[in-house]
Amino acid sequence: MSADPSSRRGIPDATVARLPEYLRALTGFAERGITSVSSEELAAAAGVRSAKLRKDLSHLGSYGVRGVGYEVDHLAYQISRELGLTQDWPVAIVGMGNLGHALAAYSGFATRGFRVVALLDQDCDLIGQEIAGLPVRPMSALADLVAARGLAIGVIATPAASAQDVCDALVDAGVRSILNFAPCVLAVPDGVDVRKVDLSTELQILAFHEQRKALARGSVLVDGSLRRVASE
Amino acid sequence: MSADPSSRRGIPDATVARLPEYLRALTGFAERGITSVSSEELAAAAGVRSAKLRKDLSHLGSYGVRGVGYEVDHLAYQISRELGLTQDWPVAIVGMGNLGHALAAYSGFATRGFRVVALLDQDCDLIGQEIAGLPVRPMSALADLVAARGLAIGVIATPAASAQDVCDALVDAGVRSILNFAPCVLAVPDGVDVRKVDLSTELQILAFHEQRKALARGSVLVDGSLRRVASE
DNA sequence: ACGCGTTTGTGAAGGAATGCACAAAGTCAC
DNA sequence: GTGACTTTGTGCATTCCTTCACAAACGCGT
Ligand SMILES: NC(=O)c1ccc[n+]([C@@H]2O[C@H](COP(=O)([O-])OP(=O)(O)OC[C@H]3O[C@@H](n4cnc5c(N)ncnc54)[C@H](O)[C@@H]3O)[C@@H](O)[C@H]2O)c1
Ligand SMILES: NC(=O)c1ccc[n+]([C@@H]2O[C@H](COP(=O)([O-])OP(=O)(O)OC[C@H]3O[C@@H](n4cnc5c(N)ncnc54)[C@H](O)[C@@H]3O)[C@@H](O)[C@H]2O)c1
Repeated sequence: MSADPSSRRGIPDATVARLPEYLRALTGFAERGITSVSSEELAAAAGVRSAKLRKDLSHLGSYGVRGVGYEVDHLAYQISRELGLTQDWPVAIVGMGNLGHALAAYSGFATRGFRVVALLDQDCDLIGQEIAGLPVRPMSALADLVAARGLAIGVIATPAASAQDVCDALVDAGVRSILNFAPCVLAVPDGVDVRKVDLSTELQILAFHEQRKALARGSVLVDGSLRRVASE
Repeated sequence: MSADPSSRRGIPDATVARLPEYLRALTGFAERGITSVSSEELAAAAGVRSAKLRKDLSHLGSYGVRGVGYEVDHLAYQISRELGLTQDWPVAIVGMGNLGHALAAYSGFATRGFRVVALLDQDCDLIGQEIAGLPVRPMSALADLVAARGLAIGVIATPAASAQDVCDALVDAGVRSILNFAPCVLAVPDGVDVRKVDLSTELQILAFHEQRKALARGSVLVDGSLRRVASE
């Protein structure tokens, strides 16, 4: 009953999260004309250990050749297929402020299986303007986009205060995958996936380790600030 | 010899990654004038289970009161201190293209313990221009920024092709924490932390789950594209 | 045909993170 | 003070992820 590969059900989340990086590394090899790689080489390019890479790939099937390695094109195709990138996914960006502008102008979407089909905003002054070749449309266009264009993924680039409203509108329209740039948690019904990209969180994690390193190096914390301690 | 709290060494990475979210939730409560929260309430606001929250917090010490909960301000302070946010961290942004512009204009830095002290680019046409009140400076300014301004964190917003060069320059200048927006893996010496924010990766993970959901719903994969199967 | 060197795929071990359930510790009303 | 009630902090079981290490599988040279 189940399709092609074997009897693989459920690829671990941790593995799925790394597949895009493997795909990117493979694309890099392909561009340099390399047609075959070992798990060791590919792992190095993707920044992981080879054992981890091999176990990850084993979840999608057995696409390597023992004693030789992996054929670059074939493996790239298999990963693409697993990730659902053999088709284009229609994406809408909501919130055409600073970040929305940058996202709209970003060429990295198209090259990786995504197509921005609409830019949305609430602001009357923005609606109708063209950004990166697309007109800004009102939120009321959402339902139609889902029905007519197969819109599947929504990107939220509005302030945090509006993010939940925008999210609700997307879900109501039938969007089931959301990428959220606003620094807040979104409540969604079952069956809807949300992923968050959060700049401040990343910086704060860096700050934690930076402080750690400074303290290990011998600095001291005075009044909440690091002070370099005289040494050597 | 070790300072205040108890004998806590080594907070789990997974916990550190969630502390910023807890901090944000606490800030939200504080803004609404709420002075005390239970682990249940705080967990809901942060999007986790209360047991996980309590275990996370237990790693920083015992700052709750049984039968009552946590004092919002006090807990926020403790988390801030742990993350190293009681001091400001000087940040430089390298690469003043679309994304760099948006980042420079972003107010979310300052409100969370970070201060953008410099904008850098290689492009002669950009150098000298003012963006969001700061002049764009050449890469040669790096060494001085580290020495004179205590620059600790570098943000890379250049194309992937230049990212490793920029990274090397940052490391040479003494920067030990890097946030990378370019879609590539960076090689750094021991003692340097890199975190990556990658839009495409996130979208691809969403695509994976989206495809999964579509297949579960009864669609079929024809030639790499999803086809809705006639039903009810 | 056959053995040698190489590299995959995977069981098994180890470690990290999560979820459960409850004793301990506190508040508050009276 | 005392007892009822609430909520924390944590030991334990479980699940998830990573790492190790090696037998099985393959290509190639002879
Ligand atoms: N700018 C950055 O570099 C950056 C970085 C990280 C995170 N963020 C986050 O991304 C989000 C957007 O940032 P920004 O700097 O572009 O903000 P911005 O204020 O420049 O733009 C927000 C846009 O959203 C629109 N909007 C507001 N409410 C809306 C609604 N209900 N429906 C539709 N559109 C609505 C506004 O009209 C505006 O055009 C914020 O949550 C911010 O915290 C931004
Ligand atoms: N724009 C987006 O929304 C977006 C989203 C996700 C990821 N990214 C990634 O972020 C990066 C920047 O994107 P962008 O759209 O702003 O690109 P961009 O081309 O608009 O800007 C790149 C800037 O980097 C500068 N630069 C190039 N080489 C440099 C060097 N060696 N030293 C210093 N500066 C240098 C260029 O002068 C230019 O100003 C890219 O890697 C892109 O893939 C962008």
